[in-house]
Amino acid sequence: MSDDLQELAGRYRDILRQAVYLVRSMDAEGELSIGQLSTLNMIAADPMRVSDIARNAGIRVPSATEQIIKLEAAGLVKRISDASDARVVLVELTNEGRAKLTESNAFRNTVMASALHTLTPDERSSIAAAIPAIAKLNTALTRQPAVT
Amino acid sequence: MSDDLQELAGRYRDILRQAVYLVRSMDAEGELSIGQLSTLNMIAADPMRVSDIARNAGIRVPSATEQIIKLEAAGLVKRISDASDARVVLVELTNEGRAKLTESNAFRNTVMASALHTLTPDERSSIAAAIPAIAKLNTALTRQPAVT
DNA sequence: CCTATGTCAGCACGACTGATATTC
DNA sequence: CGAATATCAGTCGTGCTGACATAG
Repeated sequence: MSDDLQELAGRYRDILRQAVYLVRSMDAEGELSIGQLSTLNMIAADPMRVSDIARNAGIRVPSATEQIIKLEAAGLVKRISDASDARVVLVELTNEGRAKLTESNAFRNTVMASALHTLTPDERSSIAAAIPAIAKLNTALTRQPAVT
Repeated sequence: MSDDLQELAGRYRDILRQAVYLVRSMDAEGELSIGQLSTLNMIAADPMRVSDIARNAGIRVPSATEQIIKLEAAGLVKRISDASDARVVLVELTNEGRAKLTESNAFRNTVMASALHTLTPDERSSIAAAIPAIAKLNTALTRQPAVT
């Protein structure tokens, strides 16, 4: 692997590490955590199985179950059974969950938008242009077998 | 315009959320965690105060103390006192810590580089071009007072 | 009988707040 | 004395593995 790639890898890892910490700092009092919001976003269109939620979120099934139980206790989701397979549990948004999801997304987007506002148009363009590549990179990394 | 910003904010948040999860998946058996590696990277050049490490990492002082104690127990850092202010504790790398840091950075850079290798040159360029803007954005977000 | 799905129990890690020296 | 620095104690959130019940 070329030195250029290693060098780019290092610089990218740097900003990624920073970003991880600030995502945490966006977890505010009384708001949904990033993980909860992510789960709600996933089931916004259609109800989803617990195992699919877990795989999609990159976590194990028991961890997903735990999150879902909490969201259910908060009245944001409902667990329903799948008519065609009694083992399966489907998770769907309640009306309250949908409202909270909309509000929470709007809140976080506003925080992010105001930060983006401090950049120059060129800087914003460069981020917009990189998003597809970063998404592809994320996929490549996710598929990589977790180290030995 | 404002709608554009919100829209970009949403798309950027999407990939950021994904990235958060995959950073976790890069935490491998027997390797340094992302937080530990981050701390070691910070003090690579010069010893640093506990409070500076905390601020730099975006965590509270007691959390930093805890990490440092673990790193010291692992023989990777040493706590020394500041001659000019007896309240201050400076943290510096041991030889073992420096070796581990080098190895761990190389390992993670290689994983990242091999993922970057799956992208097209144009895609890699777009990421490289966005890094400074993302770094600036990170700073802007970090400075933002944590929500009301 | 074996596999798939989800849940429960118990644990680890890493952040937090609040309280407490010690030093400036 | 009040402020700054670091640590300790206790708690919480969120991930994990292993064991289990139920259904296919």
